[in-house]
Amino acid sequence: MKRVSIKDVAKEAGVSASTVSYVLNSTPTETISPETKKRVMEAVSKLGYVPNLNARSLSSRRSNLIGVLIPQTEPGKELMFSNPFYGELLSSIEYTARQHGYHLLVSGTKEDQDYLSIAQNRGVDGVIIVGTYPGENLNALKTLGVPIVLVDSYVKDDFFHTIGIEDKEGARMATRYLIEKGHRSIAFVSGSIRENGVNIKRYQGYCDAMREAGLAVNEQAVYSGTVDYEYGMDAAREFLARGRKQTAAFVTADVITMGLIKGLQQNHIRIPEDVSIVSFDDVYLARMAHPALTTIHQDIGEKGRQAVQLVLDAAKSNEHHHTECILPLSLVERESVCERRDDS
Amino acid sequence: MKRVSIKDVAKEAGVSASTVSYVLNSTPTETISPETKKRVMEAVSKLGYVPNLNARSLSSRRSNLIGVLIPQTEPGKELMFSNPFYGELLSSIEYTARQHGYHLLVSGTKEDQDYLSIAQNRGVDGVIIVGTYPGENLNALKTLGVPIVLVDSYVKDDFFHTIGIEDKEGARMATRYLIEKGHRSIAFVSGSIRENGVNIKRYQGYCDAMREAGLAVNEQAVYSGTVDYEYGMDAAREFLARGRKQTAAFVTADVITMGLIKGLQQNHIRIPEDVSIVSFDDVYLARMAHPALTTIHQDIGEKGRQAVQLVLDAAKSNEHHHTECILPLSLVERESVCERRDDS
DNA sequence: ATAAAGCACTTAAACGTTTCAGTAAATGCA
DNA sequence: TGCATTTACTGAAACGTTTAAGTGCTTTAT
Repeated sequence: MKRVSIKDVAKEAGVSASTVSYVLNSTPTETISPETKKRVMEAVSKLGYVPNLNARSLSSRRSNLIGVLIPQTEPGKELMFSNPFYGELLSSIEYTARQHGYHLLVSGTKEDQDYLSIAQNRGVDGVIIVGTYPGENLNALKTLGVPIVLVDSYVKDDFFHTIGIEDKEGARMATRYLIEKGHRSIAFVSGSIRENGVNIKRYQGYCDAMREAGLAVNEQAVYSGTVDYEYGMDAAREFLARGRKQTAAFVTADVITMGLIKGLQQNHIRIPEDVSIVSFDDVYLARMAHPALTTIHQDIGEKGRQAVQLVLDAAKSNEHHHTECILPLSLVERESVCERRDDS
Repeated sequence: MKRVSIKDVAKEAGVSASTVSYVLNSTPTETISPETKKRVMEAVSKLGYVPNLNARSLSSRRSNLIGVLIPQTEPGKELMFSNPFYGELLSSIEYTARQHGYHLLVSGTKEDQDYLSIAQNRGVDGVIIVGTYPGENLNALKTLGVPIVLVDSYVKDDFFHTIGIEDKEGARMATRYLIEKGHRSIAFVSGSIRENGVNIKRYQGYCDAMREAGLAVNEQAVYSGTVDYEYGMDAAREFLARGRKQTAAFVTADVITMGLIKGLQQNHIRIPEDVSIVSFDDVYLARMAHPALTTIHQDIGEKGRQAVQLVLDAAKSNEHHHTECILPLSLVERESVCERRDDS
């Protein structure tokens, strides 16, 4: 049951442990003869040797590990996989990392301990932080000495690399689309509008589009809560309570939209005939909705790929040049929007 | 930028490194005076010391790391987060592991390399494997010397711990419910029926219920494909192609059901009036569907919690007693089933 | 009074790698 | 031919911990 170590391989191949190491890592500065290389490789496969990555990390101070911090529903609670967006993103991150020979350490964002224990302790080579992150902790992260990529965050700090989308423009696009369909009174429904978060930008885009069309932004048309199905239901109730004033809504997340639609339908409000909706994200859910969601499409897979790429590039080149990556958006038309009818 | 190590703490507190280690790990066999303990703790917080977990793992041969293997859509492809079930399960596993001070190493199931690189290399303390796993590789896993928990797998091997649900009984319950509602011709729609997988059991449960009611199991009523939305749509097409023979269906996964419903509705088949459906899993999606799904509810959170508990318990006690945990199911009635009408 | 036991530590080896510095032999160049 | 360089390795320190085995000192038991 004893683990086979590099020394066992060395003995088997009749060379020193360092030679084995050089062969396995194909260190460019070191020259090894083809025959030795072959003997070592044979010994490796004969003994079924697999290097101990902990020892490697300890010695070489790189771990081939990327820390991924995912938002939680609440501090100390579960990860936010109730929003499929995060699952899809993680899937892409994992896939890309795996292709580069990296493993993923996954944890929640919202705990003081976590960034500490995950990044500092394990010696990750880089960190990908999804969504907003408590401000004070961000500064602590700087001392880690590893590259950090912020996904969907508007923190202005050249220390971090960022990857995001054109949130403001996307929201503007969505709202303008509704306006073009003849809607004049348009609700804005979003998750919590927090500092450096995407929803501020999306709200700005919404306001811009309204203003450009000469329409007033009514405070009563703005709904904000948590990013989940339940809040969508709540928003529907609130919509009723506030007197059902709008004929359309721009919602900043597909999950919320799902709840909103359900809540409205339960009250015999038809989508899109009575209320048209443009959503945001285009998670795979969007297609399943009834009606299927007209929504701002973002390439979640690409986001994950770029995030990994950014973190790995930064880990390689040790000079610190801040990079910023913004992915484009598009509107996909499905079934949740129709022309405003004159009698509404 | 130099990392502060245990030696720095030792120097600061005026003790040896081992004393610091004993204090930090509060090793039960070792006695440390309260004053020393205090001095050490002060030095730790003064210097901001955080132990290097790689070094710890190397020395103590435990890593506080759990490997989690999630199915992929295809070998070499992304993780199966298109089925929200896995996201919800991972969320629960991560949360529980975190509470126990463990981190998660997440990777895909379907690659030869992966179990190797993830488990063997990093020295994880245990592995949680979700879903079925290629048989040959399972045997390789045994040599790792760490506990392995199989989630939702019917591999008969006392080496592994298992956690699952009453798949057969759940399927029987679902089918019987449809029979009680007056349906005589009931389709069975599932993901791929593979060896040791859950779908075999669910198929058996379906057959049992039919037989008990004196109904024949018609081969033409059985649909099997992949576990995703797209297959649901395909199944709807196939249902039409086969002549629309059944008035009800038992579907073994909510995601498939979502696609099936969509596909049927596109062909103006009403749910539940024309076709009643009982689904399986009760992911949060189920509530969002239109109509909301009547489905076999399983406690995904509990499944994750138990999986972690099992793996940690096994890691602690080194005697190897195989444990098996089966969680109960229940049927939750929502909107996708109605009494069979006489004219159908 | 003396051996045994307990207390509060310290020493040093070990975990499995990487990598710098070194070495002996082979080759290149004048 | 002689010296410098290259080639192909090896030795040993280092990475930061844990932990078995020891070391004095103090207390308890006989």
